[in-house]
Amino acid sequence: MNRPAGAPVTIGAMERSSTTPGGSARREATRQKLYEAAVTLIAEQGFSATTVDEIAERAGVAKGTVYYNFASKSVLFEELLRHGVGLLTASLREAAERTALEGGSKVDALDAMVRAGLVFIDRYPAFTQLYVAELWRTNRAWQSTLMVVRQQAVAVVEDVLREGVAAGEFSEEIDVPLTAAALVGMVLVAALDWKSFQPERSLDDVHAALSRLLQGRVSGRG
Amino acid sequence: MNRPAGAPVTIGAMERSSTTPGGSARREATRQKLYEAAVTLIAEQGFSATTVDEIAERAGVAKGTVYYNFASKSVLFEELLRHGVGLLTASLREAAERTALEGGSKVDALDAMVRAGLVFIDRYPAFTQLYVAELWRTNRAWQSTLMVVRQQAVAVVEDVLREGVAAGEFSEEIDVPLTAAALVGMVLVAALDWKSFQPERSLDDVHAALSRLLQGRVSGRG
DNA sequence: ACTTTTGGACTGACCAGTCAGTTCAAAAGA
DNA sequence: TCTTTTGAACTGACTGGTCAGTCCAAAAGT
Repeated sequence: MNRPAGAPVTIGAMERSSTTPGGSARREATRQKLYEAAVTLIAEQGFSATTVDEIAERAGVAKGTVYYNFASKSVLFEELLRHGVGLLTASLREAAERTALEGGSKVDALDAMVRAGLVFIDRYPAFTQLYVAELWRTNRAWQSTLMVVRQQAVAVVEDVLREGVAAGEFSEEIDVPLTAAALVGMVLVAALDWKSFQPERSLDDVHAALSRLLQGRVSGRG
Repeated sequence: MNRPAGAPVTIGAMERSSTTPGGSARREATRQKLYEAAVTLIAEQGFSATTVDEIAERAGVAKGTVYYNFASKSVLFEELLRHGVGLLTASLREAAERTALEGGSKVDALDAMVRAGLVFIDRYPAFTQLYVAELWRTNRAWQSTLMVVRQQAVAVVEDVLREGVAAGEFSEEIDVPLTAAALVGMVLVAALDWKSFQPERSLDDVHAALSRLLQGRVSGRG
């Protein structure tokens, strides 16, 4: 059975993955189903504990199809990573640019990126979880893929920080890479906790709390 | 070494680590070796990808010994988690109390806890990595252990925040649980990035950068 | 016509957990 | 003092099961 027309696809929507130049529409749809199945299972159980048979079954596809579309289990996973982080960076960059066009400050840009990050995690919690679980591992096959992909995402934040320093909006003494990592961590962990332990809260609510922290409006009475 | 003659196997559970009521010194040493071997391997490869044979080999012990000391691979892992987080929470609490005794403000207490967190991660990077990788997973055997252990750690931060609000030092509008999670995330991710990508930097250096962020000294020149 | 998917049997490696047997230092006995 | 016994701790070969990856002829889709 095919997916109903127009039904949204999990990590999908990004056309023409760089890894697959000449895929037919049908093939692309199968890949999407496999991504969708794999992302949840791996987020729940981890890569090694997830079997190819499970992925195929959840995707409603034969095992042979998995190997027709991906060279191996690891390759499937790597392409999933690239795909997901591509979406995230695009979204972050877009948020920063939009703020710039509207004449906002760099703090506004950071705030917009915090929100973009929350929106992403809200939409793809399983992907985020899986990404965090793998990011700092060593000795794994997809190590280099992860490094590249991490740098892409963090670089967007670093760029905004550097621009803020250049424009005199941020102190020249801030440590750009480390501050960027800390900001990403702040959003990542707060959002994962939100999704895991207080999923009923609204995005606006969470965003407001993080904004306050970001803008140093923590000290002093209300 | 066998138990000394007549040494009482006290029923009162105040003695020894909670996980090992009546461990001999030899046994305790073996367990320690197994923890050390397991923590690195699992941090590098993940739980499922790490075999019991590997753990035994790295610990310099026969496979049977693993099962003599722990009921299963999962149980070994759970006790490892409890052990590690116990160390962390003790350290965080100690930092907060020390600051309080010295008459520091609540921001000082947070700052001291940030440093304690960094010291911990500096000393046990593998444990931290493994912890982060497992924390938000669902459907796993040690799920409940993780929840308990997470709450212990975050609660220390939450307590300081609440005290700060009560004392009028922090705004009454801050969202305590979420802000605590965000602060933990800030330190966690910054520290893991430090260890993974710039391990040559000093702890003081990293701490200074995070302090600046914590105290909102990011905006403005110099 | 050509591409993609199916289904499911098969292989070979790998691995968690078991268990009969070994080790050895301290306790008991002589 | 010397010998024997005890049993906790440890060993490692073995078992039963699992899983990634292969193969391929037939069917379905475009």
